[in-house]
This record gives sequence, C-alpha cells and structure tokens, in this order.
Amino acid sequence: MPTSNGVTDGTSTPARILDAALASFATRGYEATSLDALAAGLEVRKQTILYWFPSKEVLLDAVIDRSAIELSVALEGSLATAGTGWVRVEAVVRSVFRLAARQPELLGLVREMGRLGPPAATRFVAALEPLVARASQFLEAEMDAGHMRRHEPRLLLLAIYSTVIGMLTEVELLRALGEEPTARSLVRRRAEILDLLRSALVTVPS
Amino acid sequence: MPTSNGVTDGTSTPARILDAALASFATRGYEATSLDALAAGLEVRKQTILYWFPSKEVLLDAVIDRSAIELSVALEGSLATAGTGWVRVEAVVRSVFRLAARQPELLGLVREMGRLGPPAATRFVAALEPLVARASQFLEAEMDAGHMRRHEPRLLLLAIYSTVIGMLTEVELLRALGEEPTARSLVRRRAEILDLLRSALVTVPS
DNA sequence: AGATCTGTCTACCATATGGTAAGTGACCGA
DNA sequence: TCGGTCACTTACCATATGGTAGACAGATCT
Repeated sequence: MPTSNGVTDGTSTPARILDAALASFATRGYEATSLDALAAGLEVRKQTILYWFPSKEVLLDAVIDRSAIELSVALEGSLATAGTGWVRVEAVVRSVFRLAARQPELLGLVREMGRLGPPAATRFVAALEPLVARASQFLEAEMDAGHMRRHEPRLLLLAIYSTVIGMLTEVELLRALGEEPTARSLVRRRAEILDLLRSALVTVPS
Repeated sequence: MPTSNGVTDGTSTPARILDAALASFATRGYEATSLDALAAGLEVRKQTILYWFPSKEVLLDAVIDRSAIELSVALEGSLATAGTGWVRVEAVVRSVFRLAARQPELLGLVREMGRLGPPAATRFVAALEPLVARASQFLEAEMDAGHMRRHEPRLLLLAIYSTVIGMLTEVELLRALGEEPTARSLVRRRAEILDLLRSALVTVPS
C-alpha cells in the first residue's frame, strides 16, 4: 500500500499533487500552470508528478474526475432533501455555498471548465450529467405540480448555475463593487441570491 | 497616415492585430495565446505585432481598453432609454444580447477578465466603473420609487451580470444541455432570462 | 538627390515548458 | 542474501515562447 512513503506527512503523494493541481488550475488556469511550479510548491521534483500522472493532460483529467465526484456527492446529498420544491432548491444552493466556503478551488475549477475546450470540458460535463438530468427532471416536476413558474427547465438550470457560480467566483468584480471576499460577504451573497431565486421561481410570492 | 500599407485590405495593421488578439484572448485565453500563432493567423511576422505593441502585456491592455470603450458606448446608449424601471433593464439586457450576437468575442473577453489577476482585470473594471456606478444608482432609485423589489443594488447587479454572461458564454454547458449555439437558441435564452429577471425584480407581477 | 522616417522583415537569443531516459536507494518477498 | 519493484531523483532534450538587434524597401521631407 503506497499510503505513506516514510518521510512526508500522512497524505499520499498523488493526492497532494491532485490538491495542488486543483488549486492552481482553478486560480491561475490550466495553461498558466506549469508542472515545474506545481512541483516546487510541493517540494518535489517535476518528474515525481510525471511518475504519477504521465502527462499534464492526464493530470487534468484526474483532477476533473476527482472534482466531479466530490461535486456529485455533495449535491446529490442535498438533492435528496425532502420537502416542497423551493425548500429543495434552497438546500442545493446552500450546499453549493457551503462547498464554496470549504473548498473554493472546486468552484473555481467548475468555472475554468467552461473555458477549456471539448476535451476537458466534455469530460467534466459528462461526469456531472446524471446530476444535471436529476435536477432538470426535478424542476420540471415542480413546474408541473404548479409549485414553480413555468420555464424551460434546462435554461433555468443554466441561469441558476451561472448566477451561483458568478456570485461565488467573480472575485475581481466583487472587489470592485466593494465586497471583500470574506465569510460575512459570503453569507450576504447567499441571502441575496436565495431572495432573488425565490422571487423568480416560487408561484405564490407571499 | 498609416491607414493602408499598399497590399493588405483597408483595415490598418494595428486594428487587425487588436481584432485577432481579442478573438484569441476571448476564446483560448490570454496565456494560451502565443504571439506566433496570432501572427500566423494574420499572415504577418511576430515582430510586426511587437512593433505596434511592444509586449504581449501592452497588447492585452490595448485590447482591454478598446473593448471597454466599445462596451461602454453600447451600454451607456441603452441605459439612456426612457421609460419605467423594467423597460430600461430590458433595454440593457437586449443590447447586451445584441452585442453578443454581433461580437461574441467581446463577451468572451469580459468572461476572461474575471480570471486574469489584478493587473488586467483591475484595468478593465476601472474602465467600466462609471457604467457600474450609473447602473447601480439607477437600480437603487427604482427600488426607492417602489418599482422594484428591494435588494442590495451592487449584489443584484452582480447577479444579473453573472446570469447574462453565463447564458451567453457557457458554450460547453449549453451544448451539453442540448442547446446548440445558434441564433434561434440565442433568442430563446434571451426570452428566458428576461422572463426570469422580470419575475425576480418587478414589484407588481400581473 | 540624399537624408530620414515608417512599417515590416530576417536573424537570433535566453528562458521556460512538457516530456524521455536512466539512475538510486529503500523495502520486500523468496 | 538477492533480485525486483516502488517512489523518487538527476541529467537531458526538443520545442515554443516573449523579446532584442538590426537590415531593408518604400514613402516623405529638404
């Protein structure tokens, strides 16, 4: 079992590499991340990275796969919440914000995926496809039941997605608007977005 | 006057460089864009680019400045629309979509700005600051007048921005959702987003 | 005509990058 | 104890990148 190598801390080397790669891909971007820089940050030689992940692209795929799984687990969990339509939407949004507070890199990667071409983005989207399908069906069912205003479910999903990701990852814009990326600000943004979504979605305002 | 060089088409060389750079920065990203590739696409040597723009970073700044001006002009124009609150919001959103149809690269650049660190993003945001201030004041005034639900104006602006940009630039996600980036789809997305925004913002649903 | 300026080009260069080849020491089962 | 595997290393390499230096043709000015 290659869990410990005898000198480093408890985390295995490939896991540490994935962590660092995720962080760098999410913030600096895939192309702007060099294996050398990654290795330097890990206090390891570049060849160690290439030992575990034969190429940079393979590393990206690995980061994508692991992140997609983490995202799926977190969201599927909150999607399983019982209750009326809006409560479940709120639960999902809250869980995304929780994720953003704990692992901002994950959301950053999601954002970065949109920019990366078909090889990477397709893989990511494919991995999250079941989640999207579930969410889409849920929204449609709620509309049929009259709990939500009628919209094109997939476009609605895209709109919600964009808003949430934007509110969470547009750090520069936030700063320009006078919102420092603190925990307090995060809570305010969450309240704001929930308010907006409820107004837009729920049939009976009250 | 360096308007024509005798062989190329009517557009001046620096303008052509800016066009190509904008397109590439917006789609492939700044770091992933090489001066050589840019030059090859223009059928010009790389040194010609470096003659007009002494470094890649200067080129980026030039692209940013020009794009910020174009954006400002287009949006300030539609912000000047008369009418009640919602009509003006709708006018602005429509003009952004019009811009997206005519110059998708411009929106792509906006998206890319968020990812680029403080040197570039700050410049861009600073250039658009007056626009943001105007929009923010407008929203606040409309809320005071009771035409719109009360929200934090700057956060509301960020949410609208995120939604619109997302609906316009998340090409990969759109494709995964079965929405090919056609003109018809653009119209549907516009209708969807306007519907959502109206529900979320306007006080009297009716 | 000769000098100068403009726009573009050829010729290089230092550095960084992703990747290959081969080595080294620790551990481990036979 | 010995061969082999595992995790990681040093030593290189081909290529691409942003950028510098300087040549050259045509236009413009004096």
